[in-house]
Amino acid sequence: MSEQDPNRYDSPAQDPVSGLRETVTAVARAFAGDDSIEPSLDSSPKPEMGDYSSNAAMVMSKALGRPPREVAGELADEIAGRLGESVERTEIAGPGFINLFLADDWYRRAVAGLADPAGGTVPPVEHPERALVESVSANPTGPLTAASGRHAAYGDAVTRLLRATGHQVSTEYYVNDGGSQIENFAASIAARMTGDEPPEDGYRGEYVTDLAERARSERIDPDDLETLARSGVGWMVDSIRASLVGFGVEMDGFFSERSLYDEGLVDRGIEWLREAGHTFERDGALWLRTTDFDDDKDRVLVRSGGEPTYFGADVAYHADKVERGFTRLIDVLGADHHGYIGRMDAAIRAMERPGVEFEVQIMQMIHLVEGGRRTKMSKRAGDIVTLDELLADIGNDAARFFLLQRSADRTMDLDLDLARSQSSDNPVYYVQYAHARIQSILRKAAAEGRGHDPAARTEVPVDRSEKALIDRLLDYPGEVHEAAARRAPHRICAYGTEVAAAFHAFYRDCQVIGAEGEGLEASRLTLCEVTAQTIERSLGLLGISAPDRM
RNA sequence: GCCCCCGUAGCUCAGAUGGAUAGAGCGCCGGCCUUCUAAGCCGGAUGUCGCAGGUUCGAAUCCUGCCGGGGGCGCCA
Repeated sequence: MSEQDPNRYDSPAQDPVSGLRETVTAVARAFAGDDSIEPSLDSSPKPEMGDYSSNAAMVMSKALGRPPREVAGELADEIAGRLGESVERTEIAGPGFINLFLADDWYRRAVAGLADPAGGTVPPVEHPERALVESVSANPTGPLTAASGRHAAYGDAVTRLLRATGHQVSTEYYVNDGGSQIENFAASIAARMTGDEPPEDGYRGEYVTDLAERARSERIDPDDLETLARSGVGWMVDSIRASLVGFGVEMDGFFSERSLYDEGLVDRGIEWLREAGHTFERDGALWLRTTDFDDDKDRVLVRSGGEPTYFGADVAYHADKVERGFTRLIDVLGADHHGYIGRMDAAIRAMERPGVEFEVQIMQMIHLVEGGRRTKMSKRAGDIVTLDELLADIGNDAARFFLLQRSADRTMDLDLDLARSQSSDNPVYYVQYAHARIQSILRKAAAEGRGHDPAARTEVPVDRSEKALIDRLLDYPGEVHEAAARRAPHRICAYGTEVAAAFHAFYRDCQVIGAEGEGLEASRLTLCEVTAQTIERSLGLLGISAPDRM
């Protein structure tokens, strides 16, 4: 791997796109005499616009008082000079974009770099955080619904993204096993045991009858609501945990609301706030002055009867998260909880623990559509599609992809007919198919004993489709960082689709096995390998498998 | 009334931190399998980016107002 051997590539010290970006930025800053400017460097939208483009001239032309195209010309010369043989030529286009046309050699080297063990990996963020992602946290009074599935898939994918970018992340499910809903839940089970109708606002799903059956077989007294509540919640949590495991979502912990009381954590959490001087008493209740921290009105922590509110307990829970050393608390909540953000944010700030960041990711609603009609989803009425049913219906991979492909902050229609179809209609198979196709090529190559040294050189020009594919692969680290920073796994769905599309086009245009030209077959086999690797990693971030055969 | 999300192709949606001729999938029309997987590829049609102003070299993107859809405003959880 040395420069003495002209038939081999050295592994680049760093990601080649970063190298380009640094050069462009350095040249632009020196030219403008301003270290604060951030010129862009993106792969060009169209081949005739070059391989990479920068707006460097446009962002400084105003300050320089010169026309952008004129500035661009001078910048382009300087950049081309610095990049040497990597750049073939430059062009000034449109309002003043600098378009870089890179040399084939740059592309071949980039592929060799991707094949390097350290190639194509995501560099860690500069300041890693200890984060706790709390998600799902659905009430343990019924099975997880398809909507919970969206939360689960999202929380899990965000966790994977954060870990991929170097953060230290734990995941947790908050179990609301206290409060009036649990009494209601127990009463509903009791009613089914004795053959009565559940209370007016009780739980009526069929699973309640099953729970009653089980309670009966365990000889629980229908009048013993306390035991019924504990047992019922326990069974539900077991079933919820099983559903999540089945979906490939691993929770590091299930945190019981009740345990907060049992271990005196509620008092302790509230004590923090009292000490900080942000509480007051009124009408016999203890309040948190959340209006000091931008909330609409003050909130009750402890009811006049002495019992903490849900909010009070949740404050204690979050105090405990801080206590455990997490510096970034990420709560994934449903849209119906958005009104809750203000007070929780206020509470965190009232704790006065510097360095602790709190954020809420709101998930909008999901509607299941079948035969062009929306299905109803009500947990109390038992008129729901459960996560288990959804998974049995469309499979884990399709469920993950469909639940994640839309931005979290918008309501979503999930077309069951489409998700169910094992055909080209289904976008998840489009991506997986690309991976399977590549594996098939690699299998064939291996069977024919065709070795391929990633460092082998070829002088054959890089095909246009090859170039487009390599461009997409080089985007990977940036895409992952972007998706992680913005808590936007749906971007990875889109990215995976782009890589697959670029591969399919490459497959059409470029013969791999038996490609004519010294070193070309080896080079393309390497490209296939790194493409498969990128697809597998991308799907992995979403919790989706990358099958070798389809 | 106040707060949050959304309004982009027939449908479902990408395009946040301003950039070149606004994209993808589905659906529709027409092509491509004696070469590595046709779950693929290629071509075609469809848009006042909700409306109206503003900011500027440049706005789907930022600001203001309005219209429309969804959600939320408990000593419930």
